[in-house]
Amino acid sequence: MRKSDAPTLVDVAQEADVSLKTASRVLNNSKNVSEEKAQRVRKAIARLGYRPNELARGLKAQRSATIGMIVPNLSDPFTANAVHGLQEVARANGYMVILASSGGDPDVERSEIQTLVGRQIDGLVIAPADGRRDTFSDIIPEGVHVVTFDELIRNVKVDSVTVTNRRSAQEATNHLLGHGLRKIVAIGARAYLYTCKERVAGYEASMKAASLAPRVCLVKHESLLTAEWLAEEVFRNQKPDAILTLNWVCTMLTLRGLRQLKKTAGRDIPLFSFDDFDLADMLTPALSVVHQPAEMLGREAARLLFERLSGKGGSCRAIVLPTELIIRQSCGCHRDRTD
Amino acid sequence: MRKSDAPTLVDVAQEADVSLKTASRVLNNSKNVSEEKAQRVRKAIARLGYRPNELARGLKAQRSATIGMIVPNLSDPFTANAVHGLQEVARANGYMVILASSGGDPDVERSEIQTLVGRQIDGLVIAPADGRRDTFSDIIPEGVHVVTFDELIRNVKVDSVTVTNRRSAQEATNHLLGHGLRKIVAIGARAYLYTCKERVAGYEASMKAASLAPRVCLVKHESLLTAEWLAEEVFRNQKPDAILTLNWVCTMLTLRGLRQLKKTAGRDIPLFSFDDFDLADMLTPALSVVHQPAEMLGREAARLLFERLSGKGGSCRAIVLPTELIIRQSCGCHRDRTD
DNA sequence: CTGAAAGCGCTAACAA
DNA sequence: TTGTTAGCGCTTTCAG
Repeated sequence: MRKSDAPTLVDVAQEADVSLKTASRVLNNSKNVSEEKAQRVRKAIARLGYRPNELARGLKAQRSATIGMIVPNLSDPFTANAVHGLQEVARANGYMVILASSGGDPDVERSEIQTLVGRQIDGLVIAPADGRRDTFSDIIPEGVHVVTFDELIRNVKVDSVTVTNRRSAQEATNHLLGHGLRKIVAIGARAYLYTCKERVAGYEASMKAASLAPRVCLVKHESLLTAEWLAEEVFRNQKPDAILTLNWVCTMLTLRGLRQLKKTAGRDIPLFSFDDFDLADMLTPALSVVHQPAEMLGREAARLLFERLSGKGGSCRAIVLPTELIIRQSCGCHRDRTD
Repeated sequence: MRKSDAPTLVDVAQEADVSLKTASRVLNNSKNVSEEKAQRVRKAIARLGYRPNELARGLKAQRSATIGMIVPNLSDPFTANAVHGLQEVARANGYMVILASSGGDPDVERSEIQTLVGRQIDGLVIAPADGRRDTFSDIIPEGVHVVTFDELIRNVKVDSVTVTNRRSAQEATNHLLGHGLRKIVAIGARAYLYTCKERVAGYEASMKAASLAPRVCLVKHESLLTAEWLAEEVFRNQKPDAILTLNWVCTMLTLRGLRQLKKTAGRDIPLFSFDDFDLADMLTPALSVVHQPAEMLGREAARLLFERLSGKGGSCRAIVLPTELIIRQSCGCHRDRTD
């Protein structure tokens, strides 16, 4: 079928009346080919509409010119943008990217990695589903470089790209504190995630520095973050002065939940949120957020990977990108300004 | 490097003390292998941590168990969700998906397709950058099945998955008309896109049915949709009563532009928008939108593709999925309800 | 039931 | 500068 119509390099060589190797040389623009034969080959290639079979090439060269990326959830705009950035750089380097989602499940993640490895990917960018321990290094062959993305894995030495989670959380909390807010509650999910832990740590540091008792309300899984949960866990006993949400999904759900409770985020209770998103500035009041450079994160991850792929050695590198506090109104400020 | 540590099927066969072919048989659970040898092979596989090389397998079998997807812009939530849906189905079928973005540029699109084809993809799902004419069939080998996604291509017979663009636009317009709004203007971009044309057609049909003059304001490219453009093109001469935005990006930009002009969408001027997105319901007033089943679109595209891949013939099919009018407040309604 | 041998399309030693 | 000859890791006739 495909076979029938796809010319191979042998066909090209025949058509150009040269040897297979000469054709191959032209294809890879190696030196040592007379211009005349090169011409003939190029013409033959054009005439036949020949396209090299990358599978065959990869089989021989032990590489696929493909990298894998595993993310927990592609629907999260943060992730989508990061993928976009990664892909751009990959394309510029002549690589393609195979995308896989783990849904935040380490088992799925593991199985996806195995599939990817079977596809002979040359590198892997992964946002680990669980950073508490190494759940996959054992199935990654030597020679396949790994970059972790957005998360770190305990006790594992691989290149990584993250943001200043702790400091951002601290700054956001400080900002809230600066408004005279005292009973600030942090809302997040999946306590075991690196990002969650770091952000909680930053929040707690800030609270403690102000001699205040931190209050951290975490759900095991995002699906548990409902209006009922908010009413029960956050509002029941001690009414908070302000809320800090620790990631995009939690922000969404908190916003929705609050509305069900007839409260408006930012008006009835000040709110600062992790992760910026389109139209966060169009809400009323406009949401104050920690903006993460998602696309840049993706690009940096790719950059690290391609440096390794091009043979660069050295100890592993941890890139930490700065976030940006975008102060709008939901924190209690009344004019737009950017810190 | 990788080579050194990766056991091959030959190693497995040796370890199990059977022939290569027997090992291969076990790997593909073919019949005709004595249970005893099968056991030996399976043990050897486990012991060695053997993983089949899909590249080699694909080379032989003329397939890669990989499909390609080309989208204009991954950052669009509609697209991200569709990719997610596609990927899920692909995974369930043992396929992986290579993602590429065209940025809406047919040349980039073409070059990405060529790369994908070189990678021996078994199928391609594509949201064409330009549906006015066929810009790529010539480079797709027979045997690689194509499904177009969100768009149709003039005069090309391939499977497709789209939504009821025309009818949705018509219904949205009718709804606005039902509020007594008369001077409704449609705002969109890239007149040549199938989705744009269809939506415009639906809008116009609705206006004409009401004996009203349609007014369509289109920008060549989204980047041109600024507050200045709105002031000049939409508001200068004839003040519209209401706005219908024709896709997600245009909705974003119109919302922002309006604010710059000190107008609030839905309050100062009723607005109905194409494409739902997270928090559209949290805006004030909440946005009335045409909701597209993005993830389902992705899933259906995958389904069509896999039907073809599993040998199903027949003439090409055009799946058209219904959208849902989600009536919130920006259209002029004052209570949430869903049509 | 099993195995030897011939490739899939390409690249790379090694000669000529 | 060229071409011949082996494979990469796997599947698959086709004999045993």
